[in-house]
Amino acid sequence: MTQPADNSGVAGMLCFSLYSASHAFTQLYRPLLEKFELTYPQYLVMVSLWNKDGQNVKELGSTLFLDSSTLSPLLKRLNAAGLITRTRNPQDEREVLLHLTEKGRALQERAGDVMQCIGEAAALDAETLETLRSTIDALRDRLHQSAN
Amino acid sequence: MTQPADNSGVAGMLCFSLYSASHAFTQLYRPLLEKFELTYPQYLVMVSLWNKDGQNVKELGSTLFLDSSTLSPLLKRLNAAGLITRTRNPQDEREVLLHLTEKGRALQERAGDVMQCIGEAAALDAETLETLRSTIDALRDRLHQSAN
DNA sequence: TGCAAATAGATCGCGCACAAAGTAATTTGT
DNA sequence: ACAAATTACTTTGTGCGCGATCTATTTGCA
Repeated sequence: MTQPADNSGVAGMLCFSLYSASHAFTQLYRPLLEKFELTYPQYLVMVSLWNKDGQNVKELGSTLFLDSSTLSPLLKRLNAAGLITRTRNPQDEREVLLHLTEKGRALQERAGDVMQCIGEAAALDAETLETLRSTIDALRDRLHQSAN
Repeated sequence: MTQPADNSGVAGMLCFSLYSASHAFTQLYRPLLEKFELTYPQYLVMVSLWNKDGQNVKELGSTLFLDSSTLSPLLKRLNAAGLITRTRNPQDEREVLLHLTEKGRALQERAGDVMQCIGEAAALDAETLETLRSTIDALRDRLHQSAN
């Protein structure tokens, strides 16, 4: 009974689970991010830049699985909020390089509390969470592959 | 090392995994649903109504974790497409009852292929998928609880 | 060298997603 | 009985998310 004879039913349930769980995370983050005046996608961009400053839009998009039509306006808003700068790469004027401002870097310290709250709400041991994460990532990559 | 001392880092990674995996599902569904002229959220609504016809908006929203301000325009579009009807409940004129039309019911047959494709793309045995689903659902409900 | 193809972003249009505020019907409290 | 509170849904405004299309820059290759 462990044969992958017909996954269609289970996969149908799973896609709904992911859909609603992802929204649940967004809804949990929203009030926490409110005092920083960040939306959840904006926060994910900041996390990515805290991890690696100076990325261009394409690079950022490939890690977040978002394309430039989503990121361009979002990045403009982060720029307007004074958290990042957007400058063309002199070596290749097609690229827009994204750099944290002082204010953007400073936000990282204050955002530690947010992570803390999420960790508590998840209320699972690190090992279970990590297993869950890697299973989901593997599934995501397989779906991404199928979609070409 | 299995103590939940500090989940914040892992939980941070996990929320991103869910975020991107959910999008990956959407992107996989999109081309499959195109020939039915349905978006992914519209499809989820149809699945819910195939499961239980005659729900009202609130009931539908609680199963999909969406509120009426998202559903109202979506349901109007499904109505305009001739897939559902929207009628006030005579017993309580506040409620809008959602019923499948003949065309809406007929769509269910043709949608079997979609589930099939998703099941194949997931490419995991049913048991693993089911475990994954139930873990995510439990997490989602805990997050939902935390958000009050 | 010259010019087509490829690449990086930006813009536009449409459909979610959700907070806030509005409308109408029903229930509750006195 | 009837005003206040509650409930179900709609409307409005803002910000994603993405396909399609556009502009500007760089690369390839004949």
